[in-house]
This record gives sequence, C-alpha cells and structure tokens, in this order.
Amino acid sequence: MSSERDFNEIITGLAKKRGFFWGPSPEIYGGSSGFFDLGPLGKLLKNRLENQIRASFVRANFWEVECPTVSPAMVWKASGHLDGFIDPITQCTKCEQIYRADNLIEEQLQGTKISGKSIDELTEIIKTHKITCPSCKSPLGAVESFNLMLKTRLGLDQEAYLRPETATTTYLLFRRFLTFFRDKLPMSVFQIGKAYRNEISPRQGMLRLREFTQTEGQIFILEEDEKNWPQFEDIKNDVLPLLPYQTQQKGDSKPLKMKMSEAIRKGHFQNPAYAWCVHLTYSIFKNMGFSEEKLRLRQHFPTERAHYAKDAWDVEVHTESFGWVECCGIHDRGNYDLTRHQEFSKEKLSVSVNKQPVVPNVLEIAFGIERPLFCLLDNSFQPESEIRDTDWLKFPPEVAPIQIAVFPLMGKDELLVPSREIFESVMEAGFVAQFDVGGSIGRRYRRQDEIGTPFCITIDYTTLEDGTVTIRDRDSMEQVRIHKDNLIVTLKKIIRGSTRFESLK
RNA sequence: GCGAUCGUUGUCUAGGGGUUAUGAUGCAGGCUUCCCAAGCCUGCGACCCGGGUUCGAAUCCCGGCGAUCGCACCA
Repeated sequence: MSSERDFNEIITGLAKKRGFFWGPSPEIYGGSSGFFDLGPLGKLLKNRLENQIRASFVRANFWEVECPTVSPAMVWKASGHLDGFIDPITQCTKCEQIYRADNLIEEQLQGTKISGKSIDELTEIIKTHKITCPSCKSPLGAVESFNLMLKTRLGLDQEAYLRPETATTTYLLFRRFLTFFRDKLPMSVFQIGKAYRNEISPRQGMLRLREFTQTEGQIFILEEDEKNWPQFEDIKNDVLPLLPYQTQQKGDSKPLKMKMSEAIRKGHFQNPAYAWCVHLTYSIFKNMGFSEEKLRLRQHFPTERAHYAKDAWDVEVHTESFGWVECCGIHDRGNYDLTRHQEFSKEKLSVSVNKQPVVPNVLEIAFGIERPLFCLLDNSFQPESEIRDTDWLKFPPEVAPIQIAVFPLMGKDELLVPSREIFESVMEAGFVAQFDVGGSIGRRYRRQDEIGTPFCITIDYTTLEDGTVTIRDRDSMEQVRIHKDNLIVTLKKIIRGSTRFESLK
C-alpha cells in the first residue's frame, strides 16, 4: 500500500495537518528533538486511550495514584538509576568521536568483566591495555558518565532528577499502601504520568521521546501468591500470540498461538501471577483498539533485561512505518526495588510472614502512551482508493477522537435549526461531536473520514416531514434512516460496539 | 555525537544571485446544490534561524536548530 510514499511521513503529515501532533516542540524556535505537542485531536485520542487503560486496570482491581515527577538524588541512588541508568562514554582526543567505553572494552578485550567497574577503573583499563579510537587509532580521553536522567535542583543546592520512570515513585509509597490495603497482599496500584529520559539522539518521532506519558501497573505480591493466583483460572484457556526467547533463538519471529495454561506448563512463564499480568497487558492493548494480528508478546533474552528484572516480556505492535514496535514491558522485578529502598531509607519495607520479615516482590506493567498512540494512527490509516479519493482513518469507534458529526444536508435555515437541536442533544448525551455546514455534503463526509469519525448524522428534508435522520457509517459509507427519538440510544450502542451498524439496516 | 542528504504557505511541492516566488490541495466568505472532495466569485497564506560574500542572497559560504538515512545509542 502506498509503496511509493514513505509511510511514516504520510502519518506524520496527516497528524500535522489534522492536529494530532506537531513538532518537534517548540516549533517556532526550531524545536528540540524528542519533544512533541499534541493537538486537539491527538489529545482527545490520548484521553481515550488513557480512559481505556484506566478502565482496564480498575476492572482488574488496581487503584490509581499520582506522584511527583521530581525526586531528590537519593531516590535514584537507591533505585539504581543514578549508577545503572548511565552510559560510560569516552571521546577520542583527536577526531572527537564518542564511544561507549564499556562496549569498546568488551569488543577489544574479549572476556574482560566490566560490569560493576567504576568510571576510574574503566579509564584505567583503557590506559593499561592501550585501547585506541577504532576509527583514527588516536588515544582516548578519560571515561565520563552520561546519565540518561534529566537533572534539576531543589531549593538552592539539593540535587534532584526528573523521574525516568513512574514505577520508582510508586514504590516509595509502599508503607502507605499497606495501611490503605489493611495489610493485605497482594496490593495492585497503577499510575499514569509523565516521565523523562535524556536520550542522546532521539529518532523516529513519537516513538522515542525525551518526555512521555508513562502508564505503570504494579502488584506487590508474596512469592506463594505468585504461584497461587486464583484469577489465572479465568484466563487459562485464552490463546495469546507468544514469542518465547527460545523460539527467537531458533531465528523464528512468528509467534506461537498458545493457551496460557500450556505456556505455564512449558515453563515460558515462571508463575501464574506473572502470566496473568502478561494477559492483562494484552487485553489492555486490545481495549485500546489494536487487532490481534497486529499484536505479539515477545520475551526478552536473559542478557537483554534491565538491571532490576527477573523476567521480561514486551508487547509489540506491528506498524507499516517501522515494523514491529516495542510498546510495553512486563517485568518481574522481584524484590529488588523495595529491598534497595529499605536499605537506603532505613524504613521498614517488609511484611510479616510466619513472624519473619519478608520483602514482597513486584510485578510491573509499564508503557508509554505515545507509542500506542502513534501505532494506532499507523494501524488505522487507510489509503485513498477508487471509492474514496482521500486517505482516511479507521479508528475503532470507542477510541475515535470525534465520535459523531452532525450536518444539515444544506446550509438553509429550515435545515440548520433542527440540525443544531440534534447536535445539542448529541453533545448533551456526552459524545464528542462536531457540527459542520461548510462545503458540499460529500466534502464534509471526507473531512470526517480523514480524522476517523465513525458516524455522521445528516438532517435532510425528509427529517422535516417524518422526524428521521440518517446515520452514515464511515467504513461502508452506507446510510440508515432512524427516528431522531431513537438516535442517542442507537449511537451509544454502535459506538460501544454492542450493536453493529449493519444490523440497523 | 559523527558522516551523507535535506529544510519554500496549514499540507504536499516547482524553482534556484535581480521573479508580482510555481502548482496542487486546504482554509474563510458568498452564490449554487435534495447525500459522498461538482462548479463559479472573492479572499488568506511560505523561502528554518544567525552571520558572511555581493551593488543585490530564498538561491553561494560558515555556524546553529531540525528532519531523513547510515554508524553509535535506546537502562
């Protein structure tokens, strides 16, 4: 489809033209890469995605919280981000090329253990082994650390950082959660909020941002509950597209359609609670409007995991622009975080099990919303065709930014007045709707197609005679006539998806 | 951050030392119109930023910012 045009550029062009997103921001000053503004439609779409996410978590018995985006350095020291979230870099003294010091050493001195080595030790290794610039063979400068966190200051001189993930800020509330949940584990909470990463060179537009909105669900859980997780019963027969690392090792990238129970039996998941989290995440992505054939779940290789993770699976979405895109991580973080914060804060972050203090484990679902937002635009894009000479967006009705458009067939007063009445009633019913009189009726349908509005209501001369209006379906471009008294209830059904448009005919 | 290519109305683009800066589409107002971008009229709108060369720069040169691709990076 549209092979002669670069797909990403089409999506970005459409996004700019129609007010989904603009950037890089701030545009009038030339922009900084990694930052985007959401336009009115982009914000509406994002709100819809957030609401789907929120509803999914709440249904799964998670409680929402919100924490500050700035925390003092100590927090990030404890979380491991201050030391672990860095790239040790070295610069060639002559050609000024910058390299990852650790990669360079591993590459040139095979078998050297560098994990846990300090900056000074790395400099020493480079010096004693005479490692030089790979491109010009000149000596390399001292190793410095490049931290991916954005630094700021509290008051006059307290060192602080913008959070690179929301999760850590959630963990800090552990003792408060114990009180709130009346000391009963497991406890499930989630947070939707901004996080910041100072990427060296962000690319791929909305997919790698320096500021993004992260959604994270956390379950604080004891080991025996991970093994004995009753909710797993509800989903054990569901089939998910799984890509375990062993499959990838064989060079296979086609997911296995596997029952959850079978995946547990074969050891792809370590326990039912973690498996249930993977399933929940998959269902969140389905609720955001992604179709099954565009989704897969990929397990990380043991060497690929973050510093805190015991096991990790990703949700990936297939896009026309970039192929498979990593959209969500599901991590078994063990009790790494709580143990570290207990150690650094000197606060007790354990519960009592058989009179012994036990630090619970954490299962985490984490994703940025901007990625699925872009992927949904990508997946929804339909190129122009013979029957419709414009590109259009096939958003699922429940997440479309504008749900309803209302038109008088023509801009005459006798049609305008009842049209406005209908429009008011649609707005009053809680829909996000648009009223449009400009241009021919066909042009107005196209405009709505282009922003993915699923249904258009048209008021014509028959309306004046018998009180019926037409509902026009975006996907089929077909219309049904319906009495205006039944309009709202019908719209609710077809937007929720409980009734199909075809059945109205 | 390095290298290559590039930056022209809201969007897509032509051009390339002296131009009223091209075209399409869009948008706004009007006329017309009984359902899928019809037509007509009127109007709106651009050379990324800074410096240099030059009588004159959107055009050439340098720098910045941004974009695409490759390298590196993406805990």
